[in-house]
Amino acid sequence: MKQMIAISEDELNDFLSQSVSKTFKRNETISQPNVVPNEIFFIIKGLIRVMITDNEGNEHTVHFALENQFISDYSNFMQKQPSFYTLQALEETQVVVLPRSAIEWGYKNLQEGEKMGRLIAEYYFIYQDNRIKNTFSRTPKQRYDTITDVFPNIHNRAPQHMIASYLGITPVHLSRLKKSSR
Amino acid sequence: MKQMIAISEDELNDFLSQSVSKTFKRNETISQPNVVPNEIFFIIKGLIRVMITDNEGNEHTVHFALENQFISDYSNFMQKQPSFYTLQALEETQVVVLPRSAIEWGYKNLQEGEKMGRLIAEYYFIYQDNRIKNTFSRTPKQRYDTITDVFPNIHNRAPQHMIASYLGITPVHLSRLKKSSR
DNA sequence: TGAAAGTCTAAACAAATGTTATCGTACAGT
DNA sequence: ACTGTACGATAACATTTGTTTAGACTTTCA
Repeated sequence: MKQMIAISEDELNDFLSQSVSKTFKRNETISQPNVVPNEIFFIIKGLIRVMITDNEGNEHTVHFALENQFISDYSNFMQKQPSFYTLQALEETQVVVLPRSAIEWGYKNLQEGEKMGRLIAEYYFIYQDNRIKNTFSRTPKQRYDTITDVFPNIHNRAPQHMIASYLGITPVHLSRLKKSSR
Repeated sequence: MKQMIAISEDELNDFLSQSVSKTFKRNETISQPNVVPNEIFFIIKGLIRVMITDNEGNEHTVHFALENQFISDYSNFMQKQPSFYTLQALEETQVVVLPRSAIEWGYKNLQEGEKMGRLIAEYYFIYQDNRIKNTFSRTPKQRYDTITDVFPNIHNRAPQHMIASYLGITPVHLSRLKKSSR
């Protein structure tokens, strides 16, 4: 937060006193679909994946979130609509839980609260924009080759079938791509 | 703006006095790649497409923007980086041009300027999030069938090959999909 | 108003990607 | 340490999607 906005120690303490720390076990579900998300998480340590389950029951990995990142179904958090996403810890993961009440308190009461909200939304917009640029102007192979730019060390932390899902291809096909580039 | 934030007539006038109206002809280029975008456009009338040209020279349509919408390479506008995108008017299009100076003036001087910035960023984030949800959990056919939810009447306003490009498929394949659903 | 350019469909073929099944290995939980 | 489960590679085959080309039709604009 100090990197984003000018904030006094008092403000920071008031804000953080409304949050709570929480630890999830490996493979534990953090947030369920069909429920209005009322929290934003900040990852202290660990790895979270965001996925969507389609009508046929297939899981699609939409995002990985690493240390020092905010994560939530931000879209439906803002819209106060039931989530489509599942958030799942891929490792033992420690987070700071920011409830909606704290966020809204921040917008109102922090000197630069609205600015922080704007910067966070802008940050995620840029991420999403890059995602779309990549998806539509590059091949799966090219996307695979640069995934560590966005998620360093992901190959050692997430199973390959989830990476394939993130890239929008099947695990079998990813295995082929890897082979052909050797 | 009045729909987003509380703003007085004086504030609104001060803000809008820093903008200018402009009209582009059909097929005219509005914004070039490799240039830092320093404007946000608000569409009064017309239709704009946003596209990216890849290394092989292929054009990929990433977005259509309709009346009453803001449009720009918002990502690179914020980052003050040279754009990857081309903005092109598909019809004779009238816009309000908001230069960077006006936007930044708004953040600083409008009572709820930062809030407006947050809401705009959030709005686009939600749009992008839906785009990603759609892309990764639905087939091209399913995406085609619902494109008018996002871009009403687009079939009468944009050529089919641009719609195909937006969907991430070739025009030939789109033609096939249409045939098979008859 | 006529030529040129753009647009959509269609067919045949090619390439990319998905599906299913099998196997060996690694790993997690008891 | 044992055992069931998850994981990744691979092969054979199926399906989807892309490529190229051609033709008919429409739109643009000089």
